[in-house]
Amino acid sequence: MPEPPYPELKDLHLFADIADEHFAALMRGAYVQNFPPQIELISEGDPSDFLHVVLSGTVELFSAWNGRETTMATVRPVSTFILAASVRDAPYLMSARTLEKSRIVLIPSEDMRAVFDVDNAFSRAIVAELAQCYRTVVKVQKNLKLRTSIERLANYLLRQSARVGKADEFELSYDKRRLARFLGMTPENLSRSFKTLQSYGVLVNGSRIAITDRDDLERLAKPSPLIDDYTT
Amino acid sequence: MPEPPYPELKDLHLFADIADEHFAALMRGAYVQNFPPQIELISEGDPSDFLHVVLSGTVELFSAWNGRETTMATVRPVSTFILAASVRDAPYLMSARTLEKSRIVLIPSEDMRAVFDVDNAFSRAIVAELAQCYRTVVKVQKNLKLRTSIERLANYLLRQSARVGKADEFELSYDKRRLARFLGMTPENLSRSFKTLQSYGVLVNGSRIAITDRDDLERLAKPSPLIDDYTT
DNA sequence: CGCTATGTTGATCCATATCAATAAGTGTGG
DNA sequence: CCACACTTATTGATATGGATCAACATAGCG
Repeated sequence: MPEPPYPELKDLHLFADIADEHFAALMRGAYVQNFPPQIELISEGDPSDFLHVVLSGTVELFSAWNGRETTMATVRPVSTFILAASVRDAPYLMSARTLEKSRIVLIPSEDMRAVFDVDNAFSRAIVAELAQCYRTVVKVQKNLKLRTSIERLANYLLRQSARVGKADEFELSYDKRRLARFLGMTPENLSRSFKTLQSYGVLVNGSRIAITDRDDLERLAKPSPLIDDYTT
Repeated sequence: MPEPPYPELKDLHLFADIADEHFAALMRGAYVQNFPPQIELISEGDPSDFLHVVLSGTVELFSAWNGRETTMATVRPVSTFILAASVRDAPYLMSARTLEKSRIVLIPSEDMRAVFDVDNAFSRAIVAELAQCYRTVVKVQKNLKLRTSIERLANYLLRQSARVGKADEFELSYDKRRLARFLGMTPENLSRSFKTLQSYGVLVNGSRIAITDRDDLERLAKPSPLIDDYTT
């Protein structure tokens, strides 16, 4: 296990200002692993032994209860997940599975907490990251409680469009089945919602989306920075 | 404005280990205020000028969009709210109003961030607090996406019972109208849900709840520590 | 005491889930 | 390269959870 320092990790603001020696200490216990698609990396309820960082690929965070399952979030490179469980040394609240072939760094939570105790730049970075995560979940919750499924879909499309530079045409970044669960609806309903949106300036062709009348779509979606802007 | 150090604040783990001088610095700019019920303390979208701490009373966090409104959380003494917005210097995502006569400490966010930069015990405490908040919202989201409204109510009753020492009889801690919105349903529906729960060992008399058959209620509610335990 | 809030109940409507059938890909092995 | 299985997407029919609307009851409260 000869471990290079994974230069990608330094791209994360989480590790940007950490002291070199502390970063090295973290890397000593860390290892990288390649996973095929559809591998369950962690299960909710398990002890949080590792902080995970996605270097490439996609990871889905999901939860189940009483036979039902729902998608909570999707993690794309380069970002961490289950940071909160790691810092609190508490069980994972969500399960994680790879959606595609993925490269994941595993950093022992214990090491992370040790460095967090001595490196103040690191602990401040964790604060920033956690505050960001928190605000994102709050936005997701507002989205769920205040909007109908069609409104959620309309806003999702506008957000995706914004992610690719306000382009009017783009590909859905994952399959409709998962998109449906993420938006809190069934796949069947997502299909129908797409149809409904045709009258509001949205063209769908497989996973290719074209926004033909942005004003119309926005009139329906009524996007709000306090719900749809995941950057602040 | 002669400011005593509000000894209650030291009860908060957030301020437990902070250096005395830094705590004093925070208190210099802070002030306490008494509010009558139904006062809107902050509005979503406003800049986060103050970190708020509830000393007594109750505060409701709520959000609105497109004419709809929903309760996001209820804050009881002694706890902070809108910490995430304060540390990120970002707009509030939720509005807050007093539900009863309340005593609130207001700490300038700027001061808070300044102390947070120099006091590592404080920044670590913020990490713990934010991680806790994050995990709570995730649980709320799982509750919303994975359960029907009756299941949410059943679990809410079990949680309330647990809060008062597993007692089989207790008072609802706020009015049914708000409880309904908090659980993501309408007041009318809450009424009917209570009726449904009568067949599962729940007696309702005004705001007084009696659990007459806990096993039966738990069979319906299927409580899970990964959703219903707000302490971990 | 009325007045106004809040809570309950009933009737109806609507959004969304479920069930079922079909279609369209997608990948595998012969 | 095609046949086959298998998954994913769509469409229709129906069921149901929950919302809405309306009427009424009840309870605080000045």
